Amino acid sequence: MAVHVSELANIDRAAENLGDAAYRQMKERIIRGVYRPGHKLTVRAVAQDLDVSTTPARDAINRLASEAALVYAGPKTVVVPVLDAKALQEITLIRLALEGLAAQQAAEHVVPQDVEALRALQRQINSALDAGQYADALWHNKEFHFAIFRLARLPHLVSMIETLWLRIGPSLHDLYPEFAKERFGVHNHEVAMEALEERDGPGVRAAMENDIRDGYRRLRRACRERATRSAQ
Amino acid sequence: MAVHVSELANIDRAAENLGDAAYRQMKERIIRGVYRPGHKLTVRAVAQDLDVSTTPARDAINRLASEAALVYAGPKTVVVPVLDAKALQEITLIRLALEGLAAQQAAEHVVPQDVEALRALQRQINSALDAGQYADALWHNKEFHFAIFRLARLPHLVSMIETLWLRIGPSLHDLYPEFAKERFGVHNHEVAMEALEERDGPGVRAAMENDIRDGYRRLRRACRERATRSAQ
DNA sequence: TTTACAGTTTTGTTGCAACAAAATTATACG
DNA sequence: CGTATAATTTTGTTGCAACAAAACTGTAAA
Repeated sequence: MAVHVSELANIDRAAENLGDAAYRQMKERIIRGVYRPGHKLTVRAVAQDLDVSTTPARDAINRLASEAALVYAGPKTVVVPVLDAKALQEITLIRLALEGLAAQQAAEHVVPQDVEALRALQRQINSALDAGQYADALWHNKEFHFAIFRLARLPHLVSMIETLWLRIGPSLHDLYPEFAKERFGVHNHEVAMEALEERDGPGVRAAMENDIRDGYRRLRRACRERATRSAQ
Repeated sequence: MAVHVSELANIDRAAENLGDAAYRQMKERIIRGVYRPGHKLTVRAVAQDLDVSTTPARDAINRLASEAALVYAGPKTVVVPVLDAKALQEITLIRLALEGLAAQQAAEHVVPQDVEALRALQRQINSALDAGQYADALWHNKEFHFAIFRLARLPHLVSMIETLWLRIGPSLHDLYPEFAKERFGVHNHEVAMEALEERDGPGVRAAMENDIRDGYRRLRRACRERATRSAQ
């Protein structure tokens, strides 16, 4: 078994076992929006999908469930979570606290070439948006945010933030047409990069908090529209 | 399998399986300081301790490791973590962000009888300190803090804070003689309760942040003394 | 059409054995 | 005595079968 808290270096990482591999693959699928909210996951189905036996599949599902990346809809049914307004609000509050902290700390360690790497990521986001490839845009957006978080050099913090993204990931993808239409985040990202260049911690924090709040407002609106539509 | 994110209500919680029971027992043992930092945990030993087969024992260990309540010292060796100065500092930063948020939000929902319950917990802490029962004092101290956190009505947040306490728990107990000598936290707790009575969110946050910082300074000092002692 | 119920299928859990790899101990050598 | 090496034990992993419980499906009654 390898390192369980991702981003946590310094421990001698051994060869990954099947359970870890299954976990990693499932995590990527969830964050990429392969599974829609409400989708039911069974041990045997996952085992077949990933071509492993039930034990590693069960390991992966259990681990994702314990991180609330999957939730129990019944005693024997794990599903991809469907975020309601209350959960979305709570996760946003936690994101503001943790990602704000990471953003601010990032300014303590940033060097010019980090900002250059961020600009490259931003170009990838823009290209994807131009091409209408919204799933790619969301992926690059995630990369952009985590590139900043990693600058904070706080591995525990980064892995905790990751679990939060895992919880909203499916809903984000479920709504992404509405989401990407408005060229999300571009301005906030520009501000964040400028603040990083000036090593202005509070400035980076403010930009990233703005980005979270903007995303929250769009997600909440989409949630409500979805709710009223299904209520008809 | 029951609810994995503790404090997360609304899901119909089914009968707990052996893996969950093992996880819960191990968690309590860790937070109560039964296992010292550095203690090695094996699947078969845990299985024997808890009188279950290897499967639930493995489940519990894996889950605790994925929460960083246990860490890998080698590819096949999980141990109770030994906090170094850097990890202690990072966890303290995260605690300030999350527990500060929970404390502030607690003021939004508090009612007088909540404060009365807190006063009862504080009396238990004081009694334990008077009697020199430091392990009990630490336990009641934990109850006091989490009684406040739960007032925030943010279950995801509470469970994330719980994982942080799980990470420092063993080191706290390892050092508790030095820790309890100074009647930790009593004043901060009093201030927190007064602020709660006045529904003063920032006041509650400040008191709890103070408590975290005080604890951090003591833990860091004890860590350093321990380090210099072992270096001789 | 909806609801209640019985039968059927699916599903998670649990324990276990075999295996490979790591950790530990014993041994021999410098 | 310390260190490198080999032998031995311990350990995590993996797959699987049996079991109980839940989920599902079809059926019949209101």
